[in-house]
Amino acid sequence: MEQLELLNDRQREAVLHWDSPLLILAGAGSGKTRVITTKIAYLIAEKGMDPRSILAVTFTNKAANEMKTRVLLMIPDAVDVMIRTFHSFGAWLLRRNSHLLDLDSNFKIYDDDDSLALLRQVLEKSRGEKIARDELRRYANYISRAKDKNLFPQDDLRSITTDETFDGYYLLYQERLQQIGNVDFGDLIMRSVELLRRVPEVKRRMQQRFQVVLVDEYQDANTAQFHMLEELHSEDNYLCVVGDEDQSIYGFRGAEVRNILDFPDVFPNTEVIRLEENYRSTQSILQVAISVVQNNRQRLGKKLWTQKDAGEPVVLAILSNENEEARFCAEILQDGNYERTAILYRNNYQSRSFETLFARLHIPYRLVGSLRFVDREEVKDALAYLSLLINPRDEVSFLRIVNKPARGIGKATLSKILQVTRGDFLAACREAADGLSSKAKSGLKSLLLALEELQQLLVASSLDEVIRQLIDRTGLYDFYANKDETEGSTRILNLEELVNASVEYGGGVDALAGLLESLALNSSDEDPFAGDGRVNLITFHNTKGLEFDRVIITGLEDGLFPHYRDNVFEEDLELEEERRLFYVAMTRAREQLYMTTCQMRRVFGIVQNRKASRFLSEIPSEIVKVMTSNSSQPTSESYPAFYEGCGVAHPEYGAGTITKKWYNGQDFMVLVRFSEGRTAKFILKYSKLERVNF
DNA sequence: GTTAAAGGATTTTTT
DNA sequence: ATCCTTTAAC
Repeated sequence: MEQLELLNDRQREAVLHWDSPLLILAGAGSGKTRVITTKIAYLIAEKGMDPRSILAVTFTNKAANEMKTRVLLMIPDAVDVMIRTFHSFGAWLLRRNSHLLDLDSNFKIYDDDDSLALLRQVLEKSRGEKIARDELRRYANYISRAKDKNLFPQDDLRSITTDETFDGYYLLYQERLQQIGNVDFGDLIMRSVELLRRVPEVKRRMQQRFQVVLVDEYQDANTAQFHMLEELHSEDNYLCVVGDEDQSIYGFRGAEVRNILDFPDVFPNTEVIRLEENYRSTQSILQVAISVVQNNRQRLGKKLWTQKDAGEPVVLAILSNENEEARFCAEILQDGNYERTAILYRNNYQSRSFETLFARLHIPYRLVGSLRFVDREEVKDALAYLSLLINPRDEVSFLRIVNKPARGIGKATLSKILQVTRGDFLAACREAADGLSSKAKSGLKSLLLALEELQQLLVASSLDEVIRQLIDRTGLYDFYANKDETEGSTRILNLEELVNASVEYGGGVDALAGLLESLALNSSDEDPFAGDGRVNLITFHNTKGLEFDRVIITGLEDGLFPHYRDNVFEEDLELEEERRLFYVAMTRAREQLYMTTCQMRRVFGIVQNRKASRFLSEIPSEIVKVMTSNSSQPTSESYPAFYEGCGVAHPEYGAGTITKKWYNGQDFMVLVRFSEGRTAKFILKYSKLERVNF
């Protein structure tokens, strides 16, 4: 197979390895995806394996899709290889065995919002009082962590929390979920493990079908996922995991670095192969990245190296505030190489200063994975109606839409309905309708009528037609169309987008279940691989598995990154995870790496003094080029550009002229007379003034 | 039961 | 600074 020729010795060894379990420790940029895809191709082409007998598991849909594409390029036959995320594999397994766990085969996957809503219902009913959101979120988080650890309500939950009321709440939640017949994210893994353990026949079938199990990004596997692999593995099949302990960044959601560290102990006769040659980054970038990550203690240790040249030096820019940070990025982007560049930040909200400036300067940008399509209010509304068509017991969906748009069904009416319900909420509505006020009654009737019509349409027509009718018949269209103009029209557009997305699914209940699953599991809709001329704005976490020619890591300030609350790390482990996150961010860069830190930043609307990130002190000063506001080329021009008599514009006050400029010993000040007549004084550095020519 | 005003909380990171 | 929830008024 000619692809083998393209590999280095280590990589080829990993591809050819067979018989015992294999752990590939693959450093950043060491060609890990190439190794996995080539291995799959090799197994099919050279070893004559049936594509159906190969299972490859990843963590993100992005990774799964890329893997699939690359395998297909090598081997067209590979369409039958099962390449999925852990969660999507779990959904597949549970759906075809749903009867064994008393689930509806068209179960809906509750996202975090839905779970929270259900938990609220359950807890408020149990305690008979309103529950504060904080408390609710804490319990929801406990439930997620318990499921990450494969712990059921009956298990010993002391490793999750010492709060003894939690056990009961978890049990109530889980029972309610079971009654409804739906699952949440955690269940996709935990209940799959349950299925494999409880029904030996299913386990045997899976072990026989999947002769090869490959796992990517194994450092991010949680305990439940580990158990899932354990159940899928047998003496007769082949298990191979790939990962990098230095890139484990999902501890907060249950990832266990120990999984990868302990792999050789858990699976006897494991062979370990290290991939240490980096093909992505320049010498300079790699050097900086290594200088930081080597301060971690939780490592197996690798010696990453590259044949590449030193390349451009890594740049650290010390800037005054977040607006200047955005300007610094804009300067770099002046060469127009937008799509080759990524701007990285720790927290989603940090994207705002970039968005504001880029919109003004007409720099096209792509915001990766922030406001997700399925999280939009109007989309969730439509999906709730759809979910109810499949499952009238879906409490969360029912409560969401019963009075949205408003139909005169308020608290009083709702409690009457809830009193007579025995699970099926639509039946309960019919039952309760007679004893209601005429307003509530007619509102309820119109809702039921619309749902009945849609149910008939669902079996008779294509999905896009159902959704089109749904938006109209339920009143969602009018509801959003009557909102203020710009907001209403984007919401309508999103609803239309949902119609478009459904076209390829055909019709019927199964198709609908398929659409809902795909929307639940493929939540990030932006494709970062699409080279469409936009600069990428993206969180550190979201860059996993991606690479860019040019990377700007922003907000390198203590508290922001490493991120912490109350100025303290509870454990060193958290700090180490942050450090790994830095390492991941840096190793995304192929040719040029910039880092920025601000001396001041607006947080909660208040300007704060900031300290540089402690990680920066781990980098030897001779391997970075430091720029400051005053000496750096990109920003030095900003101030001379503002002189007495020149025209300026302010986002709130409009156009004006500088009437006076002076230096107060610390900052440049300007006095501006606006065309509206008012006069205002600004500290130039912090003002939102822009130069304009009249 | 709906809408408007005021007050309070918010900022990790995601399948 | 902005978003969300609670409260007050229609």
